[in-house]
Amino acid sequence: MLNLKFIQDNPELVIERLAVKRFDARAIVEKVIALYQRRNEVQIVAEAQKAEMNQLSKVIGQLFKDGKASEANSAKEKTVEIKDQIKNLESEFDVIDVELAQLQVLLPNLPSPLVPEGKGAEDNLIVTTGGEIPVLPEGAKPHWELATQYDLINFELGVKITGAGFPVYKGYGARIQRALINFFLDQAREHGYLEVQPPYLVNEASGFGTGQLPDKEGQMYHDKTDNLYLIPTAEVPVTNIFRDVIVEAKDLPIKTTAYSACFRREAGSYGKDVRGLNRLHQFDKVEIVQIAHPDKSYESLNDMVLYVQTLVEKLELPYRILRLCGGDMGFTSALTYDFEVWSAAQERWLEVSSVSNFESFQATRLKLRFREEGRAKPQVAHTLNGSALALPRIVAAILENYQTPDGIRVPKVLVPYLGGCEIIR
RNA sequence: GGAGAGAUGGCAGAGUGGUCGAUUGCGGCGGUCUUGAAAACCGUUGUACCGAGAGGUACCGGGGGUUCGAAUCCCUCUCUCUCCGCCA
Repeated sequence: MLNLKFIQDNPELVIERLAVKRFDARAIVEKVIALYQRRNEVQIVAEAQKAEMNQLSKVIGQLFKDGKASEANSAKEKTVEIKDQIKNLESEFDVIDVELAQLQVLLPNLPSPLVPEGKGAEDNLIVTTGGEIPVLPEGAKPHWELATQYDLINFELGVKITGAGFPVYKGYGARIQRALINFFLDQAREHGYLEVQPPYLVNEASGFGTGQLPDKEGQMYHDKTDNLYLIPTAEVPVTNIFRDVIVEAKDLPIKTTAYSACFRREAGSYGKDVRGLNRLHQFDKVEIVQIAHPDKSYESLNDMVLYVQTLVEKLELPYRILRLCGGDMGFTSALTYDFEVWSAAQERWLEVSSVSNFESFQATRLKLRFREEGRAKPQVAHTLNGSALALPRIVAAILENYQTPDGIRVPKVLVPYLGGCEIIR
């Protein structure tokens, strides 16, 4: 979330930048400034009253000690009025404070100056393309048909056990999941990321910290009995490792990776986009997270994009990297690069990774700070994360792009992870 | 699920109504000593907000109450730990 003081000091900048995200912030910003000012006035008066009250209490205490009970009692009478005033001021302060907090979470993060103008996906900027689009054999099939033909994934079984969007992977279908997870984790570790295994359910504070709550409430599965949320991405538990933490500047950037299953309700998305592996309620993903110094966070972003690029290249999948336009960006992001791979039989691009710099937006919510050498005051850090990578669409692209009349070829880098298997028949 | 204990500064752990933002130890930082290090000794060491500054305010798990005054007393919620039961 945006810092209140920052909003107060830069109202026009906030409004102007959020317009790029197609968000009209004027009304909220004006309200925030008015409330913030009023809260400040109330605070000044209330604290002066409290100071007087504290002073009086000390005097009364001393009078009692000195045995001057009657003087003490008359002094007590004076406190009644002050107490009453403090109470009123405090309740006004609290009301304003709650209102401010509610308004504050309505404002999305400011997009970086690099973000292109635009309404939706069609306005995203293609910054890189790579790999070669394969020429498929006669009668090439989409991945959901291949998955059935080779008995790799059973969608109907998932429907029976749970519901749509919960596929059952079988045989090499299951093994390729495990192979990809291990491959991605090994790669991340080699690139300096510390591997962690986080919980898959998180509490409310964690959901708030990374920005899922309160706004994206309906996108997460919620266990009401214990008030826990199934994670939509490992970003949530991993980033929340650093909630309420002050780190040393010399330790930055902190690089963490985790594999997790991800759970998304995907309320309201239906149609051809959800076919097969294209959109699931449960899927696997390896996530990378960085905590960075504000001066270096765009270096980190660059580093992460280059890293993810090596993954799709090693898998030899045709890909492109998009810089998302204002209208297509997420609520919490300042700059986002999406990775898409070409799904040759569907003849469409599939998003397999989203790499973002959140700058101080999450860190402000998380109270994640760092301290420079010496006695410097703690400053808010920057957070970044990215998929590296999400599995289902990678699997879809592999099945489709690597299909041959004799079976599905296995990408070279995965062969050792599949016990030497080079082709799935 | 049953019973009990507890939640205090980076950590450990005192404090049971007043000068307590909080004793002390460890750790961290700075210094003395040393060729260097260790040891010893000395000093220092929470966060946020308000204020031009002096300084002020708040925070001892969260919320509420009693009181002139609460880390300390009362109520309530949450969480953690231990034992028993069940179970992977």
